[in-house]
Amino acid sequence: MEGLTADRHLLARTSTADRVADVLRTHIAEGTLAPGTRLSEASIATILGISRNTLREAFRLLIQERLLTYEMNRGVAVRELTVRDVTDAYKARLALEAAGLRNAAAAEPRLLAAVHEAVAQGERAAAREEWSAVATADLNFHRALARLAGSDRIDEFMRRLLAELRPAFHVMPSPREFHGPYLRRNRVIADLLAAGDLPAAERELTDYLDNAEAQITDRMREVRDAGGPR
Amino acid sequence: MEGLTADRHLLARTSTADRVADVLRTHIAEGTLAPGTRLSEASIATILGISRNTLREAFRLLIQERLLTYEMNRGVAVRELTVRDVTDAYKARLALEAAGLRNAAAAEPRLLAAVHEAVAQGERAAAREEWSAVATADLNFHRALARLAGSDRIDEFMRRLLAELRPAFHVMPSPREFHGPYLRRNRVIADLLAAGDLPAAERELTDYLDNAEAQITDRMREVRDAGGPR
DNA sequence: CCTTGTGGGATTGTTGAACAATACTTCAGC
DNA sequence: GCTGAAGTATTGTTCAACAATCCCACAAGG
Repeated sequence: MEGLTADRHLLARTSTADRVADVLRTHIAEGTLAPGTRLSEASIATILGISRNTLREAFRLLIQERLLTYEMNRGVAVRELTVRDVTDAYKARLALEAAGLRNAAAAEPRLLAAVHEAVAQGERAAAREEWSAVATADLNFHRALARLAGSDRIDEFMRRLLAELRPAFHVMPSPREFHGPYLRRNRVIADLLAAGDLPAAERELTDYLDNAEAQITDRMREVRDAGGPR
Repeated sequence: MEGLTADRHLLARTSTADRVADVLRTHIAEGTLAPGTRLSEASIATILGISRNTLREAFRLLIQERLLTYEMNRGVAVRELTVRDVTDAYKARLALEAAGLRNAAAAEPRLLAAVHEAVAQGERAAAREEWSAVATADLNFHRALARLAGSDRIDEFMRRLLAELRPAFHVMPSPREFHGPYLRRNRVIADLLAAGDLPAAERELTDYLDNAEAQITDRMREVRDAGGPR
């Protein structure tokens, strides 16, 4: 009887606003809604067949997730990530993932298993040359790292960071070349973790994140400088 | 001309929903709205002289800040912190504040100065025996620590954590006895930071947070076990 | 040519009322 | 004491309206 408490959240039905937010979130993540696009309340409400008020509730959710920007009396727009945003978010990622590593000794075995499973998942996907699955596994790995910290709040924050960064990954031309090399580095970190050499794992992670950030921000500057003054 | 960019946020007028959220946030922080209180849309909207729709927008904000809980078709209520919540939030605090310390060498002087200023502020308030100001300075100190990480996202997360924990501080009987001893420990951490001994500062911080968390959760269990089965 | 008003049209901010869907309460019947 | 059914209160969502604000184009003036 007691075990049912944990399943309570499965019952929670969703409101229309939540589902609308889901729809918009998906479109933003997939790039269907390009960064910078302004979202008119009236037209979107009509298209989705909901009222303006409900749509505004959905907007509030996405604004707080930093997926949309909002200016008073000017409505919302799909967020455009700046180089500064990416740098900022990567600092936060390092804080959370390092916290996970540092708590690894005290972490539940279930959480440690998830870390190694994510690495294996990525390697299997790479073997099948499914690069989109490799990318997913990569994110799963890092989220699993943060989850080692054993804090729902950290996990939730990490989820938001990765969702926010998703458009940044999108600017990288080929997921194969971007995620491929990091697969091996994930393996290295996971092995150091298994061996109990946490300081080395943290150094490796720090270097990993620095490199990934540099690669993304370099690419963003390229795109900006090429596409900007046209 | 360029310097004006930074002042842009000062122009941002606030919507009614934002102001309503502020009002509710203040009442929750001060304990005027006790944890567990259910907030009826109709009555509160009438009292505040706003429409239900606007109030619902304000609710959404506070729900995402974890100050209110929400259940479909049952409305919102002031969040009741559990022991588990406090433990979880303190793990997150450690992650953020430790990240700040570890970035201290690279932090802007302005941010380092803010850390030391917060300690001094607390000591001055203690000398005047203004214990509520001591408590504020204590929170400022820890927020300043997290800010050393140099990430707006970390700062924002820290702000939310402290706002969420505020009712927990409230269960401590006297702010003098609770915050007083921590004042000295803040000084120790700040001195270690100034001396450049970051590992020692981090150890001291970890111990600090562990103790504070234990003190609060013990007190919460006391209150619960005394007031629960009555 | 550039800047500065000045309109009108479009969009957002907020309200009030309405109705459907869901939860809570009460009470009868066993 | 429990079960079920009816009624009531509350929330979920929509709609239409109006005020406030922004955006754009265009005229007036230097």
